[in-house]
Amino acid sequence: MELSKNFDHCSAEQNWYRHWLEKKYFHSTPDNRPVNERYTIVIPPPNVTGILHMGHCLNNTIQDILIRYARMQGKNTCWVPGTDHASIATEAKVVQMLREKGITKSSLTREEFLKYAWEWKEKYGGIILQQLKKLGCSCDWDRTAFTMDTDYYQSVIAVFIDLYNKGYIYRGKRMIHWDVKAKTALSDEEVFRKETKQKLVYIKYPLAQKDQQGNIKKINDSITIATVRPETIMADVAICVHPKDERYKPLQGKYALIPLIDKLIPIIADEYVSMDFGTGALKITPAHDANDFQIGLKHKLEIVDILNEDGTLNNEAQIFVGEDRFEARKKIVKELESKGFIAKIEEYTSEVGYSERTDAVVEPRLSLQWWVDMKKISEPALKAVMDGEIKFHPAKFKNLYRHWMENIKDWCISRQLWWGHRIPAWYDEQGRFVVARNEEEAKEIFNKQYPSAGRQGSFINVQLKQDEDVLDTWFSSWLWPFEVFHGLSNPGNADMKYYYPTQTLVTAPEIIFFWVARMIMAGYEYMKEKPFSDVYFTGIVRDELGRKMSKQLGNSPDLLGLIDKYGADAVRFGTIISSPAGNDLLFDVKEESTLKQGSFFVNKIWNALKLVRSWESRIGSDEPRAGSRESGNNFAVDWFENRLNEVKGELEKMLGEFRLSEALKTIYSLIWDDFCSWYLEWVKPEFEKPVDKKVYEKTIDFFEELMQLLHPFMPFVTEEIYHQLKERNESDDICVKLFPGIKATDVSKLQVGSLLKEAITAIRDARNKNQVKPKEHIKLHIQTNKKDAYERIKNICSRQINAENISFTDEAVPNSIAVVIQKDTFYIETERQVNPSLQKEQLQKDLEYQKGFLLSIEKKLNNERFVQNAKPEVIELEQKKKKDALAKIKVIEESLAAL
RNA sequence: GGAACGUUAGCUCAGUUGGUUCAGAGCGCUGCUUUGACAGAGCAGAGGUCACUGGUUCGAGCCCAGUACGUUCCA
Repeated sequence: MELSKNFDHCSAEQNWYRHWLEKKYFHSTPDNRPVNERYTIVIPPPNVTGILHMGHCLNNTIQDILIRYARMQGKNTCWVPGTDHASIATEAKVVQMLREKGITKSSLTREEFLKYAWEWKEKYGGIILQQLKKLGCSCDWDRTAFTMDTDYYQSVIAVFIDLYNKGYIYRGKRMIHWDVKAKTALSDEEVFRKETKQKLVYIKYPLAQKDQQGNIKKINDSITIATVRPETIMADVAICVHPKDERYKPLQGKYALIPLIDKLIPIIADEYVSMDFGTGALKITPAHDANDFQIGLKHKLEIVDILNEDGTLNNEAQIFVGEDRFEARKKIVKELESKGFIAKIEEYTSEVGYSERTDAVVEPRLSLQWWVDMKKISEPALKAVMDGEIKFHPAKFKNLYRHWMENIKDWCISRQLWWGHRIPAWYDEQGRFVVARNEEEAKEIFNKQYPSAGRQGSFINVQLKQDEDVLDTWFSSWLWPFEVFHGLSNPGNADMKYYYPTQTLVTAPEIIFFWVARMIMAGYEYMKEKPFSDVYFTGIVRDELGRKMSKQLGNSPDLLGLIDKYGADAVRFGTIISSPAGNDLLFDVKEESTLKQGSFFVNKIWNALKLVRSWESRIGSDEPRAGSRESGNNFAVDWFENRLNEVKGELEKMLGEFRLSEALKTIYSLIWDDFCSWYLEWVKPEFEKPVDKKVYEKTIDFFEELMQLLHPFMPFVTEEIYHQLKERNESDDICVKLFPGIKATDVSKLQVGSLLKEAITAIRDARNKNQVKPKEHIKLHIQTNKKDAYERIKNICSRQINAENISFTDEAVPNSIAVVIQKDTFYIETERQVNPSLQKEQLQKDLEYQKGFLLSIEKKLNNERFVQNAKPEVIELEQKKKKDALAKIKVIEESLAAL
């Protein structure tokens, strides 16, 4: 069949992916292969609302490379795909969808809302999994998991109950980050800080003091504080100064009056206050600032909360009730100003926390939340990473991990949402509660726990209400590595025994705490074993301006569009080639330069295929005629065979160390440079001449092996070419073809190959510099003591440099261009007159370089301390270098003399 | 304010136990080459005081200290 001019990625991608699925190549079942021949990855579950962006592309391409590589090594590979339910994001989507239908969430019951949510999930959720197929990901789709699958759900609840019963989960009023838009608590990690321009308002508080009778008397003086949150002054409970601050010493123990509401508050002293910020006097607002809350606890101050959950002011504020906090801020400044309480207003820039999800300014808020006491479960997880039981790649993330784990804070796990795992806590009217799997059980436990005098026996039907909140999504995804195999819901099942612990986790460093650390904790807590052996951290994908790609900025390219335009292979190439492990990846959206490089590469391979296939119809005799132009081909075949083996060894090492980008670069160069630019040129028959049978067959074999090496990186084009190279039997697909073993390399052949390449390049360069036209024939005379080596490569060389004759000589050839390679001299004889001064200049330059080189070596060797201290090998090497340099200098000088 | 990481060619990055004159790759750039795989190509070339300052060493891009700048994380 005639080959198309170019590789048609659209049809190849569709056909081969369908074929692989039909053959069930990606499906894994437990068998009797030993542990070291199994390779399992669980996907970092993308958000069920997610669509494919650059981060996913990078992350999943890496996983696919690892999985495909392991599969081709004959391992039983299992890549489990799935999604997480993403409470906040999904709920936001559903609320928005309902709003478009004119339905508000508050008009629905929880059950009604969840029905809509599930409908949405079934219809639109998990699009990303379909998109991963376009990328070529070889997941075991039969195992697709979801964090709200029935069993999974129950396991999450079971873990909550278990941790509660162990005393690891508690309920506590704590200062939390509150998202006033989503009306939910956020964890530290869901808050990001941005430099924000603000106004620092200096407010004068009138002073007062108690007289001996305890009556308050106003003093005709004031104390000035600086704040960026003037709307919270009504919640002030004290003013705090530094105990050593001379300015305020007389005021300690006196009182101040909150402007506008005339509330009396004490002036206290605490070292927390910095004297040089603002006025050195700090208003204390425990309900609305985390640090103030701590001071409030220390000084046993009251707590006045003036904000509603939506960020509007409540009755406690007394004034501006019902106004939004930022509206209130403006109005209050105006009023303070009009009443003369403002001393001055300054521009001020500081970091303000914003909600990762809604971008609302985060409000510090006191709230009753559920917490996990992390210190109780973190220890084995820290140890596992520090001891190397679990390896991080790159290892630098160990430091970060340790720092976090050693200073670990409790984890707020409740979220004020409906979509998710509902907290299994049940309350009575008095707010007493128990934790149980369901209402029945809750009642039973409740009756035991609170045997009340008013009731008799345990059958009294108390009215219990379940907690309205759901659990943080991470509280379900930390079970992912074992619960996708039903490790908790069906303990000890065959899959679990076979696949757990998994091998490699591939994820972004930004979720090292959210997810990686917690999975390790859950693994040890519940499976008594690590969840994975290696963690590969990818870089963060940035745009050409260095900004992190994010939905908010909208700076992630349309991946499906790119796959359509360049092909999945090119997208994978472009992504991997520019992403060394753990380093950020700058993806130039405008130029798409690495994608172009990828598609050019595909084109190059396709054209090599076209060349090789064009030889099929003109295969000649088994052996080349002795002395014919083609007889040198045996050397080309020998050389490439060794070169291939050499690179295979390098690749094995790189892939074992997760140096994927480097591995891809190596294959790229092996194919483009060694195979296409050198090997194919060396064995290429002359126009319409036959090709040796042996060379043809070997070439097909080489090509096939190259495609195998490349397949994990670029699965589609390699599968297509594998089938274009020759007829294949049913089920003979590259996707599942085992890598052939690595043979020993013959270094001497590689050395002769290098000599050949070096000679060709040098002579071409000389031709170029002396303006000898490519079509112009030359005669080459070689002065060497390595005739044998040159005999083997003579034929190839003459074709590559367009020489009509190559001969050996013992002396300089007059009127020729002299080129020195290693210790040999080439004399290029052309029909034209050579330019001796140009010649001289070239040789002189070469000579100077060599002399400089020699000098630096001699300097070392004449240095007594060097000779004393350096290792014998190093000295030996230096001596050899000296010998070589001397020989080369001699050769160059002879050539110069002959000019 | 604390911590981690980084700084090598115009751009993006390699440089793995300190030892070739070691300073590399890809892209980009500059010449030359257009009918037999490929101009999405071929051949060749130019480009860098390895952030700065000291130190250790016979020898430093690599090790140590400090400085500057940058990024990220935590307050």
